[in-house]
Amino acid sequence: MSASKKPQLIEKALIAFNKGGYQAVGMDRLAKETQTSKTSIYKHFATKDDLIIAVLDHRDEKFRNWFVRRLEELANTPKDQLLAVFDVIDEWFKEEDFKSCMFIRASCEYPDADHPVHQATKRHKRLLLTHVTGLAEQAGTKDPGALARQILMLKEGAILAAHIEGPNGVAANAKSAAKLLVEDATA
Amino acid sequence: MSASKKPQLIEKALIAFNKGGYQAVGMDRLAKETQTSKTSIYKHFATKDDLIIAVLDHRDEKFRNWFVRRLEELANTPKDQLLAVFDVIDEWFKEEDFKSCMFIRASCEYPDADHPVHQATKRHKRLLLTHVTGLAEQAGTKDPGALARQILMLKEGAILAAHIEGPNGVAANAKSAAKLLVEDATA
DNA sequence: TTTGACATTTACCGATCGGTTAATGTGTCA
DNA sequence: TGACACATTAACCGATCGGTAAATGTCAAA
Repeated sequence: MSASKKPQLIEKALIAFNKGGYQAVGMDRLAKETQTSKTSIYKHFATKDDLIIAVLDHRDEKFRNWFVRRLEELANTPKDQLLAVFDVIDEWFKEEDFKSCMFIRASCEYPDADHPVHQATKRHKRLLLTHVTGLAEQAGTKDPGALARQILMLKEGAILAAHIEGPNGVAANAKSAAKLLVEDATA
Repeated sequence: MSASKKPQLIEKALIAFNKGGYQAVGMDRLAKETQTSKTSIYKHFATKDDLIIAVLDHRDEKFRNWFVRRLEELANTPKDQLLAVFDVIDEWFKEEDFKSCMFIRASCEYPDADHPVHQATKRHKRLLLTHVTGLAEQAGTKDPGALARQILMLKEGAILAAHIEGPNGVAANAKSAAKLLVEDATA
């Protein structure tokens, strides 16, 4: 495999892990589904964990790019973007292959805080928090850090609810909660 | 193993799964940590999944009993109990072996909705929702079902945050959000 | 003391785990 | 055409997976 095919490998591995889970998908199955020999995979990644981390870092970039762009497409002001968070995740929940958040699932499969896979989740969540905190600051809210964390708690609770009970009404209900929080913080 | 030791087996298996994860802990390791031979384990449970489900159902009972009792110890009115949710989970977050919620982790390791382990999570979350909805009704809130779901979304978002970033300030921040929701719903 | 029922241990099953080694293309420059 | 570098394949490694069969221990009734 040429180096130029590495991104395609990551992309296919992402789909496989999202469908089957990190531990449940073994390297043999991964080789099959990515149409790449195990030897070629191990040319690019020293261990399975390294591949998982590459997949997560790729997912982080792709997801945040999409997420922020959709926020900006749906809302003009920072305040409205804080609420648009829940319209954007509603789109996500209704995707065919939605199976919760790949980072949440990673932190559940690798629960020890010092595990490198767990830390990839930490990075992603911190970057999201930074962005939302920025929005809360621009919106002129009382305590931007606290508000951002509250909104992200609603977002992640909504992800779990949508995964376990199905997406119907989940995002809308979280949004109406967020509306109260944002209103109070801008009063 | 006599039938009377089955509860002890479940209890020890719970500890092992909580520490190591459902897939990562194999039956051999489980036999070692529970001081029970594999054959004896399979006398009581046909498959590993059956054991996991028994562990989760046991955890469901134990957790909800503790949770509801602590709510009642900390608050007298239904309205205050809705907020005490976050004081109780704060106690939980600070336990030494806190590693997120065993049901969330189960639904992440077995993400397919029709998997029997995933359904055990569904049962638990529904029973919790029933209780909290009851509190919201007794508190005379506008839309008890919606409020209960919002509070549980905050609770589960807080669980993830406490797991990934550590417990400091998480529950308190979620509580101040819940306070606004409850106030609005009782206005 | 022998027998029968049951609990427990040991050894084992084929499959798969993450990862490696050795052989086999395949294309490039001389 | 020959030789070298490199990409790719297939076969293989010991360990472990979930689960089972056969051997061993234990104890009570006859």
